[in-house]
Amino acid sequence: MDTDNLLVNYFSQYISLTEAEVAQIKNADIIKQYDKNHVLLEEGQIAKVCFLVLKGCVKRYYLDEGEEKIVEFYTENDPISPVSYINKEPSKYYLSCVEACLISTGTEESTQKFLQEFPRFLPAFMKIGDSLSAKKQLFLDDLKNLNPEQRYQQLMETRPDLINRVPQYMIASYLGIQPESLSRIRKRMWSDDKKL
Amino acid sequence: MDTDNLLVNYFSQYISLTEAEVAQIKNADIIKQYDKNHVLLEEGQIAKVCFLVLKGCVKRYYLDEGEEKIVEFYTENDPISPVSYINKEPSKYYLSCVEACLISTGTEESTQKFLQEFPRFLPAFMKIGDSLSAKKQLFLDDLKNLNPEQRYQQLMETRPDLINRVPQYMIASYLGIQPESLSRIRKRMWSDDKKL
DNA sequence: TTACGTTCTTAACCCAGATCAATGAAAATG
DNA sequence: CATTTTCATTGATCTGGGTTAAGAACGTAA
Repeated sequence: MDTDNLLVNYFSQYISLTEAEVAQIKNADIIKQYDKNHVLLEEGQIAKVCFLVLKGCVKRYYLDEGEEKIVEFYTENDPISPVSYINKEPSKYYLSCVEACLISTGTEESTQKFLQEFPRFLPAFMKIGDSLSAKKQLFLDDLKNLNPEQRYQQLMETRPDLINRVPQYMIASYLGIQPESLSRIRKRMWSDDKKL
Repeated sequence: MDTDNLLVNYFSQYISLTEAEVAQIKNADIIKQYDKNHVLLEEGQIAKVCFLVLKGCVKRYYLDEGEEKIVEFYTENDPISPVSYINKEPSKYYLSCVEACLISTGTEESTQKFLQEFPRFLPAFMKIGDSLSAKKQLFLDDLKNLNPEQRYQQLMETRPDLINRVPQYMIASYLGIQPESLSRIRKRMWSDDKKL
């Protein structure tokens, strides 16, 4: 498969590139394409780079007796700055692609260099985790007071996109419940809607 | 009671102090005493100071339909840096004393002034917040996968002190369950222990 | 001592979610 | 296109926690 062309095609959606720029992107080695199910980071590894999801969806999870417990989803323009990368310590989590992804990998220096060459991508890079993490904190703080149905409702309100692009059993894992339960919750909510 | 030594003890955990520094800290007069149930910060208020618990126990909570939902407990040598204080925005939480407390309060100016006088304390200040939030993150990440009994067991392992100094119904609130349920859980665990 | 407030326990009932098993539907694969 | 794998649904059964209500244990003040 010609990944170079995919990359160029991706950029062409947003920006018209000169021949020189195309060559530059091909050489930059900052944006990479990964297949579905590609593992970006394994438990125990020390992350050597941080990530920015340009297209696709990445899940963060850990294994509990062989079972995958999903902790977070990252989609378009979400930065991923693993604790392992920040602290240079073995990761407690896996990172893997839920879909085929275009991901910018880098260190602080390489990212800065890239933005100097392509300032048009600055807005995407600017979306830093600040406001995001504050919101997430509140979500986590009262997560323990919500039952599974309420958690699902909250997810539908805050990230409706996820429900249509991620397999249901992964949503269930993210909510901390069994797939069968989520199926029943959806059925219940659907029939409750009809009554009103 | 010699309250001055408490603050000196706190710093001694992270850094060794000279005689001059000890004297200066004792003169600073930034330790206050609060009665049990004293409210340090109310929902809607903008926190004007941050706190350091030298002695006693403080709870952070919010009200959900009049019900107190405890989010965190702070005890000896725990720093409290409210989001409200950092962002200068109305607080989403209350802070109040579970016991009579000795608390050191600080502002940006006083902290900055302190750090100007003792620049070598800066690394210690930064380290404190870091390690704390990293540990809490892991706890929150898989909270949703633990049932109430497992949460209580985890609390007994990680903060056994809390169980002996905080009323049980507050522990229940912190775990996100009803007091009656916690009572049953304890009974169940006790009789399970006996069987072994 | 009694009376009172607070905290903890116990009982009875109900229901949402877990678990196990079977089936259906959809998607990947050759 | 057919076959295999993956994913979603449904049913039956069981259990732990919610809810309501009542009482017990404890400390404290009058």
